[in-house]
Amino acid sequence: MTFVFNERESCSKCPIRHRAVCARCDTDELELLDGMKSYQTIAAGEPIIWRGDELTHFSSVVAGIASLSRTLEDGRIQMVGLLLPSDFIGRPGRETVEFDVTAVSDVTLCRFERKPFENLVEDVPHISQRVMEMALDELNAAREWMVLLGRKTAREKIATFLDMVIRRDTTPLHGAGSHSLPLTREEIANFLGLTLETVSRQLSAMKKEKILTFSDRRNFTILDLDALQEATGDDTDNALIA
Amino acid sequence: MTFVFNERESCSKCPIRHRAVCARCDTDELELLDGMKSYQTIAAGEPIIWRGDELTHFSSVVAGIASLSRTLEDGRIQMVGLLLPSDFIGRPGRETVEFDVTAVSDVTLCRFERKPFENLVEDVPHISQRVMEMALDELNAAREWMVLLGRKTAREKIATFLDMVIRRDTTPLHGAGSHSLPLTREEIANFLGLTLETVSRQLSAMKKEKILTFSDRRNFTILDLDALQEATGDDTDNALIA
DNA sequence: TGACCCGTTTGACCTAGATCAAGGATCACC
DNA sequence: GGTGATCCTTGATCTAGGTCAAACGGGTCA
Repeated sequence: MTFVFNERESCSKCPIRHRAVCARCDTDELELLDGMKSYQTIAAGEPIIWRGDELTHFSSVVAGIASLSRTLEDGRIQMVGLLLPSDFIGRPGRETVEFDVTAVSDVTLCRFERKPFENLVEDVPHISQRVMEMALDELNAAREWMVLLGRKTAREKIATFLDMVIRRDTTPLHGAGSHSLPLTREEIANFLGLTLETVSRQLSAMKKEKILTFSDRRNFTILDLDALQEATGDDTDNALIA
Repeated sequence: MTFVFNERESCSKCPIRHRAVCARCDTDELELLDGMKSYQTIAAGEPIIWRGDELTHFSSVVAGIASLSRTLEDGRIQMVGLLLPSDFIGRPGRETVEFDVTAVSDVTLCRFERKPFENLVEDVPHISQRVMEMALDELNAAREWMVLLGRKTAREKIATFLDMVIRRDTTPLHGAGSHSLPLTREEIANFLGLTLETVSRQLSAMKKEKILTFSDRRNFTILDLDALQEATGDDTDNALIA
């Protein structure tokens, strides 16, 4: 892929062209977006926006991974979503942000200024239709996660998380069922509503049970996919986060 | 209010006209919906749709309360949302339902057949824009709830729940801070990711602390709103489920 | 009026996962 | 190739909330 994140690059060649907020747009509509966009890069670990900040731009994640999270008054953190390439940041119609957005890895955003983009939402049905679709998908994912947070055991949470990681992992270079965790143990804990110790212990237990192996902290291979899916606690038909 | 739920009644007089999926529609567009709608009533406790069922109709809750929930293989239940008047059921673009929908009280639905309504979503921007808005609002609410489920203590969960109930309770007859719980202890437990015993104990504790009193199982009055909000665990600015 | 049923409360006990604490491993940078 | 810094693992202990069990209204129905 030779796309460079430069305003002169055409949207039509963008890697997320067919999945992002612009997915339904035809050539003319795409040209409008093309003229509005700008790119921004954020280094791993850096904040992108804080809860309560004024939303100056809407953006799509083009590359990298970001997290959405909330911190309670005493410092407890709950992650409420992972933003992968093509995911959208910002709620048309609101001026501030409701959750902290942080770059988990180096992140590249494709940004649009708020007012002009809100005008597009009003004027270009393909945009509002796409935002609608994406919001409804996210809503389903959020509700699946509510079930996990409210009712699953630590082991079920970990199994569900790993199952989600391997379902989403489309990187084809990983041969033969090898995958890479996008998060540290602490981040996984904040995503699953656990402590990092519990995450570590559950992973060790699954290692001992030969459900998976780690080649290093981040990279693992599933040895027994059936056992993993059995351990998720989900009702037979496991239609998980798409 | 003398609106009777009969197909001959005009949408323009509907009690949820300005909040539901039709909120942005102008007179002409409303007429389209008017010709498509039908009403359905479900008795308290009855299922409305099960997870996996084919979605034959989209609907709006016109009166009553319904719940969205999921059951794990061994029977654990997690509620993932409450559907109040004007809330929408169904995901345009999908053929099956992802969660169980159950009538908590007697419920009246305003229904539209799937295909015709999906055509409207394509052709009438005011519809997709409104569904987008509603989905984004729900998404925020779901994420707030994820924080509660993942990180709050039993006491904080109960306080947050009560705070939500009194914020949403617009019934004006309840004079002087008196409110009514829409759910049984068990339903509250399934909503908060707790057991019914813990819900009962926490309510008793707050009663003992003079934060609230119950006139009967369902009806309570908040005596110390500051203490209640203090107990939610939320960061100062508590922008909760709208 | 009494028997029953449902939702609820309260008590006694137990356990999954948190907390506290002490090392290991791996990486980056000099 | 040594020295922090970061991330991770593992052990010992503690506790919030779950589980099990009994009993308490308050409603309904005969």
